[in-house]
Amino acid sequence: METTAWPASLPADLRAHLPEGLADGVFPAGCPSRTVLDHITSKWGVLILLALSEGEQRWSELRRRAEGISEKMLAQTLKTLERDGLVLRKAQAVIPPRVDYSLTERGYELSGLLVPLVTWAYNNADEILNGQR
Amino acid sequence: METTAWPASLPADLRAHLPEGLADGVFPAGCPSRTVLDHITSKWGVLILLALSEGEQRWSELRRRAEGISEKMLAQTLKTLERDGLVLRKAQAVIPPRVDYSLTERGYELSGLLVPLVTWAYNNADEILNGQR
DNA sequence: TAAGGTACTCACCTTTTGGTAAGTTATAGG
DNA sequence: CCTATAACTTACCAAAAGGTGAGTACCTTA
Repeated sequence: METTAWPASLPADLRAHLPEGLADGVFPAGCPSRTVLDHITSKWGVLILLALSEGEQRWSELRRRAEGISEKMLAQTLKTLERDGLVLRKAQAVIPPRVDYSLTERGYELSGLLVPLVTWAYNNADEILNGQR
Repeated sequence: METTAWPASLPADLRAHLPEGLADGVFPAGCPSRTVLDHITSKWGVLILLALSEGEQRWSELRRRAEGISEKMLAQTLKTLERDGLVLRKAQAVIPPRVDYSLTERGYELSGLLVPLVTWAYNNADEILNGQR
């Protein structure tokens, strides 16, 4: 019996490799990385991170870009990402208020990995969804 | 005022780039890529895709690897991924049943993007979660 | 005086997600 | 004949995620 499921046409060394702790493709149930992964792969998390990958933006700008997000969810998502040290919040004490959001260095690092994923989803979405009877 | 939020130390050409349709970092609300993204970034989707990135596996093996998953969720997640053409299901008509799951070529492509993301989450999880007062 | 702009929070309710436990199938082994 | 096995499905319930609409603060402009 085969021990691998890779398409024969793909050389084995094209396989991306998991780190030691995930050697057999498992996250232990209580693993902190599951929490982090949940934050960044949350419904709106990806979208906000992506929007911010284009540069610093204000609250209202983010709202517009993440089309369909509610104010509640925007606030919640930004708070989580800020706590995680991925997003930087700069508030100015002016009236009306002005708050600028941007990616931290860590957030930038992450968005570099998210962009290819999202691009892939964007490019493959139609084929994936149409190929279903 | 600054038009970019990138750390000054990072040259602009290191920025990953979004495709045309996402030029301003937005998914239109009804965009099919949002659906696809929801599937693959679902709580268990990433984990299953990741487990399968190590090769063909049986139902019970997957259950063990995605620690904490319920049978219901495993079935549901696999069904979605199969419908999306990311996972291949090979059932043998024997008793007791034997079913092998593997990644399709498309699924393999995707897992190549997921692995760096998950590796990053794994490596940064402790720092992220500890840096919170 | 009144309305508008910005960045929120809050309370309430609905929808979605996920877990639990039981049932199913057909055969092989004791 | 009873039990175990693998890969499920189903019904029911709890929890979490998410939406809605209102409220708030303070100043500016009409």
